[in-house]
Amino acid sequence: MLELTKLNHHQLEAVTAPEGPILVVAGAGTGKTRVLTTRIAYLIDHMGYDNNKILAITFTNKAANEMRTRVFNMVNNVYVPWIGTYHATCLKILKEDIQYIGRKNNFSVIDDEDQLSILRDIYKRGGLTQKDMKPKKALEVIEKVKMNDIQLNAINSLDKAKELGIYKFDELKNVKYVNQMYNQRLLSANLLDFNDLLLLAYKLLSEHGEVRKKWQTMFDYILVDEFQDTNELQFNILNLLINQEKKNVFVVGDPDQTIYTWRGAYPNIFKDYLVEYKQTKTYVLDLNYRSSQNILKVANSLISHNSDRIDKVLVTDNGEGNNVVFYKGDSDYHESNFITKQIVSLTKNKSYDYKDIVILYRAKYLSRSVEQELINNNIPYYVFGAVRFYQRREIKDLVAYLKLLTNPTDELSLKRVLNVPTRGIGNTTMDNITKYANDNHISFAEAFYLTNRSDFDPPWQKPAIIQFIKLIDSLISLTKDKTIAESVQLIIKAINYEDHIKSLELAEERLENIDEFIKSITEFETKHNTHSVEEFLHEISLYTDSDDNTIKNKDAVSLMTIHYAKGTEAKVVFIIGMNEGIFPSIKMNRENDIEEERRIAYVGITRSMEKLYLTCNVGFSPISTSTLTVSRFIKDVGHKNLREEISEMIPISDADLSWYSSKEIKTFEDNYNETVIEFKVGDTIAHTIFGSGVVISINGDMLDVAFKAPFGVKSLIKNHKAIKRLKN
DNA sequence: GTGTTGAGTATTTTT
DNA sequence: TACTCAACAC
Repeated sequence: MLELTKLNHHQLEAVTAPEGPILVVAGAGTGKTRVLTTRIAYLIDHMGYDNNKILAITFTNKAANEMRTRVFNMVNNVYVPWIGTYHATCLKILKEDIQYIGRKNNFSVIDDEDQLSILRDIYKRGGLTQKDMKPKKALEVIEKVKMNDIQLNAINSLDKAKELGIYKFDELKNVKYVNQMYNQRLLSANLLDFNDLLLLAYKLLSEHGEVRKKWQTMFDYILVDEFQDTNELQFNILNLLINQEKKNVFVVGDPDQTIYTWRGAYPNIFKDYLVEYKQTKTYVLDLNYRSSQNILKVANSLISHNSDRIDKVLVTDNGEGNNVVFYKGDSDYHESNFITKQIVSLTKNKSYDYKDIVILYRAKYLSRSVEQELINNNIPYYVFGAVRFYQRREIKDLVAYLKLLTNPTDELSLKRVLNVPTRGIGNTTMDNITKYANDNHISFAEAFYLTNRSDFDPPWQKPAIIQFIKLIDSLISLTKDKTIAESVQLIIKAINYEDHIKSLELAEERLENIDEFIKSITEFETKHNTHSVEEFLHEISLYTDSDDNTIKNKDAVSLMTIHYAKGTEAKVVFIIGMNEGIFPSIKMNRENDIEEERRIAYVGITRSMEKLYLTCNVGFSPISTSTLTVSRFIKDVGHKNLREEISEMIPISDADLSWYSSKEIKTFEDNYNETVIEFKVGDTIAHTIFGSGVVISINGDMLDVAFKAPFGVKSLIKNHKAIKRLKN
């Protein structure tokens, strides 16, 4: 029997709401996920809904899996197949019906790395280099153009191009070319990027009434989590999937947690929803179960500085709890050192495990200085979203081989592996084939498989290619009746992949990853009871989280961006880099971006259950090459809500020093410091090349400094930028 | 054709 | 630091 007694009054009302459109506005930590999963269970158990006809949209694949497991455990092992992100849902729909819009359903989905390698290829063919425009920036423009349906070719003035971040006519011309080539390439190779999944699903459902009807009858009930981060296109797709007679839709969200406006989300979507579904019943959850009063005070105080919001204050029955700590260090080294010290003391008498601790930051690059300190102190940690599992080189190689076996004309995969491991098919050979393909108006893959023709020039390049084609042929027949896992093992053997890996850096880790990959394939095959490579490839094309199982059991500190942390909670939370220019980011361009930055901070703060640390440092920033200042968000929070910790004098070991020095000093603009630092004998200094040293004598503007072997004593100019005095 | 080296540069957020 | 790319040696 479904347990409803654990729910509070408001939660229960939402869970047992009648049919028809529902909106649940749920603040952070108010049991949003519990309400959503219990609602699904309730639909099946009490309202007689078919578990196969319920669609639940989540924001990440990770959240989807969690929800599925929770429902499975709640109502006697019932499996709900349609739980997934907008992208995953659209993918499944397109796989079934894409032929209605004139495309074949053997498409594959490409990730951002694939996109970039296509762009690099286009650059090469078009004679462009990254000096013309960084491929990454070009990709940004391409995505923006695609998502906003901008007619790039119609843009002829720099005034209009400005909105795309383009300020030169050359750039505009180049990006037009690259954009056209990119989309042409995707179409001819039958590839879809992430945006295509949404756009084509929308096209399919909006243009074909019979298909729309089919899916509307397919889903009796639709639920959406994290509704505040739904964008207009996704909302339109949702509306096309909702059966407009019954309007059985249940959305849950918190406008204060909208942190994806850069991807088209908009806080006003709640208003749009209420207009679209006028009979909507609204439920509000504001009793927070997660955090202590002190943490909520900080969160409420911060978010109250946003003007563009509906007033809402989180309350809790939890105790006052610990003070929220604010720490200001003299450098990023001090900041990281403070954090590791806290972690050491928090975990010393087992009051907390490493896995209770999360370190959050605004941007990925900020993790580095903390990582260094965690390593120095032997604290186990895991960085989420750093290099995603399926984007690892070794995994992508093997996946490319798999793809090639199912579809030998897959140009992207072919190009990726034709010289991995190296087999003498280098750039010159590839250029030859490309030229032949262009001259004869055939694809690269077609030209490649035509190598045995008599006019192939130069002939000495032939054997390597022919051997490779034979390899692929033999692998195709060899893997014919094998499972996917067996096929991958056969591939590894046939190409001697292990030897190749051993010649690379991080060989051990890569071999472990390969083991993990094979394990996950076996899991997939058992779970879905299939050996279809194509199904497997579709499954992993969207699965960007690194394998949860490998991390879950490890006792380690977690590091992640706040965006990534959405939907998670932890007993102890550190938010680092609370500096102007970092958080809020210097990259804000529109006026109300500051409100979004504040919401991001709000999301970070509300992840914490028991202890919260906000840290920053006022050293040099690699971005602004000037001294950092404290984030305005600290002022928003109010110093009365914080306990301030003072920067300590830290004895610096040699290991720390070499890292600290090389990192800090490079940021000076000139070779010499403007102000001459007054040294005295005995000061410890850091030098970019020589490492740590001690001042042994001073002669005018020169210093004699004793460095460790092999450098010995050196005479240096006092204000040279390579020198920095350290606290001692 | 392959592999190494040194110079130059970079940093929002993700499905 | 870490990554990319052009230039050069083999």
